[in-house]
Amino acid sequence: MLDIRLIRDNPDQVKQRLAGRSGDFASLVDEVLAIDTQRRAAETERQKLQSDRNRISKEIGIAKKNGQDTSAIEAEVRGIGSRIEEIGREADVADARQRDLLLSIPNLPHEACPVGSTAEENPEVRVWGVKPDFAFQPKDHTVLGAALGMLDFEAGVKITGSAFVVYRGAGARLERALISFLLDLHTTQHGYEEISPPLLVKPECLEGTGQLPKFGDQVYHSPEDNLYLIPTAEVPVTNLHRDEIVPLERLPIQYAAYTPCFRREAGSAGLGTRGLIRMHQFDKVELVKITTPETSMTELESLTANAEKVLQLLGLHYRVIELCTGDIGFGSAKTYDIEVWAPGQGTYLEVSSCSNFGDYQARRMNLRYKDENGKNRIPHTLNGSGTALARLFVALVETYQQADGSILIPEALRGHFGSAKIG
RNA sequence: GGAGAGGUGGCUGAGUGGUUGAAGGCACCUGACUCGAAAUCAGACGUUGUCGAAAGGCAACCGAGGGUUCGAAUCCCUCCCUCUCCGCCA
Repeated sequence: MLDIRLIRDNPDQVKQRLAGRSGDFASLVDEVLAIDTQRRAAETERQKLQSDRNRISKEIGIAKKNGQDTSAIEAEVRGIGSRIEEIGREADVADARQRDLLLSIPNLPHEACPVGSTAEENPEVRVWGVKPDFAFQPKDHTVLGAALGMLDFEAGVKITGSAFVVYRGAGARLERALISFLLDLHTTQHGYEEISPPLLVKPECLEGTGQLPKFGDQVYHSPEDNLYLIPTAEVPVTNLHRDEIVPLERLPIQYAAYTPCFRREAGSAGLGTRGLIRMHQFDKVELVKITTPETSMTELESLTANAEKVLQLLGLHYRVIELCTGDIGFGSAKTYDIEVWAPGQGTYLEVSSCSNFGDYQARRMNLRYKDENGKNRIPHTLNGSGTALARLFVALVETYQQADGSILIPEALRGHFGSAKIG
């Protein structure tokens, strides 16, 4: 959430930077300003009355000790009490309303974020490798997966529903190999601590990272326990430090976590995504960083490089694009997407989205750190997929398919997979 | 799920309805002593909000939320969590 002081002091600048996003937030900013004025007036009055009451109550205590009659003065304080209750209710309502409004205003795009309105205006930052040549017509992963007994979409539908899949045999093994390959890479080469978090979280966690209150319809919810299935490991992992004051020496914090991710994808059903591209449940290794404000932008570069390393080691052609102001996520200040080439699809697939959230999430989850002067400050949070597994699976089998229908396992993965070939 | 005990500041640990944001201890910080360190002594040492140009003032916070009262860490109610024992279970 944005700092109310920033909005109060520079409302026009805030509006101008929000204007780059899709959607109109100027009126929300005005509403917050109005409620803030109202809230502070009520708060000031309440505090003054409370101060009066405290003072007089103390006098009563002293008078009673001296055996004096205090009934008149008590009646007076009773009057103050009811006014405190009245004005206090007003202040509390305004406070809650202000928080609601702040929670529904997205983050300001960073100055470095390219201006644009749609995904078409996302600039390409760099390209790695080239599209592989095939002496034959490359097949789609669903065809390959069925032929080699790796993917069973019918079984997924049977036991759960559409957009769920069963990996089996070499497919299940390949998925498992990829998970350990990614975790080993990030923990031993890139300095991340491995985390295996709960997959169910409290609503406060989703509010902290920004999924609630605005995107509640995208998350699976268990009402009996008021717990949510995580849409990404970002949620439990970033919230590890919710409500904490982290000592400066601990920064930067770097976590890598493998988890399944659960997404309702409400509103996108039947969008014509085939195979593994868009599922309600998919595996992902997520990278999370908590850094000082001064270093977050360079940390975003290294986090993105860590995710790219995965594709480089697997020999998969990819490109990196930068999201423009109209396309970045709700809480993000700056985002790179990494898109891997999938020959069977004939398109690039987003396998990673690396974002710097600035202090937006940290302020929501009341996460702070002590700076060198002992002052509490708000750190920056970052995260990126390193990488999403289902689409990586797609790119891998489609890129390494052979004329005879078999799939070559890239050198770097063979140790984890246990053989050089499927089929 | 049942029974009991308990949730107080970075940690530990007192707390009687009344000048308690909260004793004491530890840790950390500053200063004195010292060539330096240790020990010792002195001081400082929570968070958020609000008013203020600032200095600083004020308010709230003792697991969470309600209630009683002129006044609640302290009394009452509801909920959450932790620990011990029992039950169940991978």
